[in-house]
Amino acid sequence: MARPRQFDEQNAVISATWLFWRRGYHATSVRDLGDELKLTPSSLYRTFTDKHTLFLRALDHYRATESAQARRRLDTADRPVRDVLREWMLWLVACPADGEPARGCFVVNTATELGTTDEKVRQRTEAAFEVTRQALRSVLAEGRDRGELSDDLDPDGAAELLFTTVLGLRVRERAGHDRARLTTAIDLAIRALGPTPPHPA
Amino acid sequence: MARPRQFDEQNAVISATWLFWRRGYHATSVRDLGDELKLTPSSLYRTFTDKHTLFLRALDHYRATESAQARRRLDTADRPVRDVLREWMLWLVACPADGEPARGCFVVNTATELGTTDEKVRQRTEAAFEVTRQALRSVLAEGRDRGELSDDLDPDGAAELLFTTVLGLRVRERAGHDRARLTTAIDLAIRALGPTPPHPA
DNA sequence: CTCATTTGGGAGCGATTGCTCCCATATGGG
DNA sequence: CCCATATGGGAGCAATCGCTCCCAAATGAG
Repeated sequence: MARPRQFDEQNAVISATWLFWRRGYHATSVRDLGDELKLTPSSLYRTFTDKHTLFLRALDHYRATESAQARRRLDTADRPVRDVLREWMLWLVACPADGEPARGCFVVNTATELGTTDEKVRQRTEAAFEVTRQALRSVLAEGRDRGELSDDLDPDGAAELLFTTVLGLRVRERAGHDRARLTTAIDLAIRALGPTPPHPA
Repeated sequence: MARPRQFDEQNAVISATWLFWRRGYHATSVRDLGDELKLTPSSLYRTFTDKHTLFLRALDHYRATESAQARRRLDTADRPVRDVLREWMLWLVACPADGEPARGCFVVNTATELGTTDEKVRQRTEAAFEVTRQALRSVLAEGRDRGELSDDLDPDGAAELLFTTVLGLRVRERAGHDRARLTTAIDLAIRALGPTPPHPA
């Protein structure tokens, strides 16, 4: 019925996510996007309406893939919650493959750059934060129910501390901080959950 | 010998700091700066060379005032280190006066926006981070020497966790997170330093 | 085949970017 | 007083910004 597309929309969103993630919103021009996505302005605007709309698409794509990853890595089915949390945090901090530049967390970067200005962005970053916090809460609650964490532990409060620590870790990862130091912080954050309660006979 | 200036250079730097702090580097144009600082382009460029140079001046000004504040607030002369740390963190999170927009930490915002791109900026943000981390280390060491913290506590490691938490707190403050939640995180971070050791007779 | 329809390519729009230049204005030294 | 010197004001530069428009190319329906 009409001329077929020569590009894959999903791949374009992925490439856009990469660019916005690394450089941020304002430092990325539509010409940069056009070069990276191999799209002419006409195709770009017909498909994605706007630079801003494309950015929201990229942010949504990031959230979708990221939270899918997190769901898998925070699965507590067959491992102690301490190990699950520790390895998840280590993974967050180890994101960049060798040689690649540190990118931190797209949501965190976006929240600091646009969160105070752009309402639609703010809603998305806030929703993403809430998902992470909620995931932490349920992991901690599971740990308490299993007897791996003390009954005295307040899952909501502990989730608040872990969540704050995670945001700090992602800033530090983007800042290129030494991985050993970040690991130290992670281990102490886990230890802050308190000692493993004695097994009730 | 020549026509006197009609503006105060230091005030101009202060205003520039405010603008860059709130909006970031790329989202702030030299015309925005000119309006805010009450400077014509000619005066602005003759005095500050560059948008980029002015930004570095603003960043240095922020670091100077911020670290002076921190030195005072982290003074452990007449208060328990736990109280010092707690109130300092609460202050970091309470920065914005009523009605003012959340700004977070200029250094953190800058590190995420420009830290991976701009080498001069990276050096400054990294130096600022190192100052804070060092300050935390010495406060913790002081606490251990005084017997307020356990001898088992590793000041370097604990400083790593507290520093990470602080970065997370500043992101969350900019993101407009509820102050009660941040307070919860702070209290648990302090508690993670372990119990106060029994007083040796 | 023709033709309606949607694509890719690219020139180029008005606006804004960071920045420069020119000139009237304001001072103190001679 | 006059002039060297530095300022404030503002027009305007080239480059880039986000974006639009036009047209040839590529398809399926008739």
